[in-house]
Amino acid sequence: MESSDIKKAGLKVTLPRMKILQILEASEQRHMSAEDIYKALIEEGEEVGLATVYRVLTQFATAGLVVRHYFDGTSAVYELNRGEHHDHMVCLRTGKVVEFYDEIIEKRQLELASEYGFKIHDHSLILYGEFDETDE
Amino acid sequence: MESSDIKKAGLKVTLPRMKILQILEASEQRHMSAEDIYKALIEEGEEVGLATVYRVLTQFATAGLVVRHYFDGTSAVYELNRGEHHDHMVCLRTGKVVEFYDEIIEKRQLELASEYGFKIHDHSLILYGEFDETDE
DNA sequence: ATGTATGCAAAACATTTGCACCTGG
DNA sequence: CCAGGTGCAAATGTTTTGCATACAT
Repeated sequence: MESSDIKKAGLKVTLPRMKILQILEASEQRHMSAEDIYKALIEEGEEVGLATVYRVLTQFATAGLVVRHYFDGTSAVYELNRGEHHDHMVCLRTGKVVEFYDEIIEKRQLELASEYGFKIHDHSLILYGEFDETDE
Repeated sequence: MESSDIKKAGLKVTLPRMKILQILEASEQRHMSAEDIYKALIEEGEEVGLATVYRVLTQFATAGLVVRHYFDGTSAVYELNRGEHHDHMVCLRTGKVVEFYDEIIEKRQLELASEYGFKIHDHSLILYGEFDETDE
């Protein structure tokens, strides 16, 4: 359990916060919107406000417990920060998201930043397209 | 003049559309939000509705005349499609945006997609950070 | 003429905030 | 006990839409 993580972030270990972490851990879709998480909470019979979900996710993101992504312009999605950075392929047909990591791209980004006199805090690489229709 | 481009996109050549293209050409900040463009139009004394700006930008994006980016979660920005694809470095301090292109990264993306059985339609690479404070 | 475009106001979303009440340490 | 957290409703900011009017071809 990582109520310890919540504490480490300087936040009180409350029910909504623990539940939200649990949902992010348990969900097979690793990338969820605030609304997705809210619905999951409601389905579990939890009495949490949507505003709380947003507040908690923002706090978690600031604390580094979760990572926020903007795959499309309409809403943010959140995933648990499992420590290993990665980028994403997003299927425009099914919405499926696959994570990948590439050393060459990572290194090249640093080289480019250095060339431009730029210090990278963070980056976002998203490939939009579609997976072979061998499955769904 | 590229009223021809508007026509090629199957759109009527109207004043708002031409004005919006002009602004995107003329502006020294190559990346503008719908609101930015709307304000620029008003300053020029044009009578254009904000809704029209949104509609036209969406049509232009669909037609490939402009490219839409989501640098932050709060609003989309648009830039003229000048034909050469590039990615972006965004300064978190000043908002400055610098474009770059790297053959190695581009190629590597294709290789990775191929490995994953993924066909790339489009991609977005954004580096967030800050430029050296030698200037502003 | 006539199908498209436009402007305006209203609607639709995603997200944030104010405030009175609740709760964890 | 009491600072911090929560729920609710209202506010905010961005983008979309319905509709009556205006315009390009």
